Amino acid sequence: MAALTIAGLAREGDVGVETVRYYQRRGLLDTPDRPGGSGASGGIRRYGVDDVRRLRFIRSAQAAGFTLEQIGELLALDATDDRARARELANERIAALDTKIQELERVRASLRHLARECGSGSAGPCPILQAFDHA
Amino acid sequence: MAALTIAGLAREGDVGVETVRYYQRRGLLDTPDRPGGSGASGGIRRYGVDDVRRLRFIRSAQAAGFTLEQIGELLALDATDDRARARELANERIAALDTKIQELERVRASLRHLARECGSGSAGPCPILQAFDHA
DNA sequence: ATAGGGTCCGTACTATAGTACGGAGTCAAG
DNA sequence: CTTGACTCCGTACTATAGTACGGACCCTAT
Repeated sequence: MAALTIAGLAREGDVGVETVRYYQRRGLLDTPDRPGGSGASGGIRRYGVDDVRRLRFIRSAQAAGFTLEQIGELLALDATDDRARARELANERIAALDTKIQELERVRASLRHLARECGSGSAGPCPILQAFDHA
Repeated sequence: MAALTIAGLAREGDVGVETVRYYQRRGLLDTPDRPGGSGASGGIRRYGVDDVRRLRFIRSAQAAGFTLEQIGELLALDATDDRARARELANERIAALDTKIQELERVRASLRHLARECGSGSAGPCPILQAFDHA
């Protein structure tokens, strides 16, 4: 299997190297030991499929609207069997998503209306300020 | 008509006084003159329906995913007749909203799946890390 | 006429999520 | 056995959107 460097891991997760390091600092990704066994400052850290999975999870959860703090909790939860808390977090987020999706749809409808109003038709300013008035 | 104080305006827009002041600093809301005609530091600024409309517009546009900078552009545009630019901004945002809504729906489906998996059924940890794997 | 609540203003601080930098160390290829 | 790309690490800086603070001022009700 892979044994990626940090740049490889970053590539797999479609983030920058500095972002990986940031997630490590936040405790969201772990920081594997540097090889070199005994001495002071060893070689280069290597990452595997688990790290890629974790990183991709972080990105997806972020897209779902979880904050990095909540994602930390989710990751911690994954190691335990606190199903109740996991469900709770999921359901909270689902409710928030329901609301958010509806809001975005309303707003999209308003923008479509605005774009039509501002269409190649008549002259003068389009009623931008009124765009959301009945939304 | 109203003639609100800053606190009244803030209430109408469902934001804090400090947020109104912040929008003024950013140039999104204007700062009416203090009455008191001639002298140094006059009385208290008053706000009307136009200010309320503007403030509500800002909040709605924010919900639509516009940044305050873009909202500034929209407000400036409202005074001009650059329909093309207005439509352009609206269409950009509609496209972004299409994408975003789809993403949120995908992610919501994954969370629903997760919540079901973590349901009162079996024991042990729920597969949180795999929640978004096929999403 | 005075007490207290709201306003005005500048400045500073916060949260969230990164992004950049510089110097030292490491490693593979020529 | 050196060059050049990449890693490691701490620290500092950025962007976005607020939020808080403190002193001076204003206004209204008692």
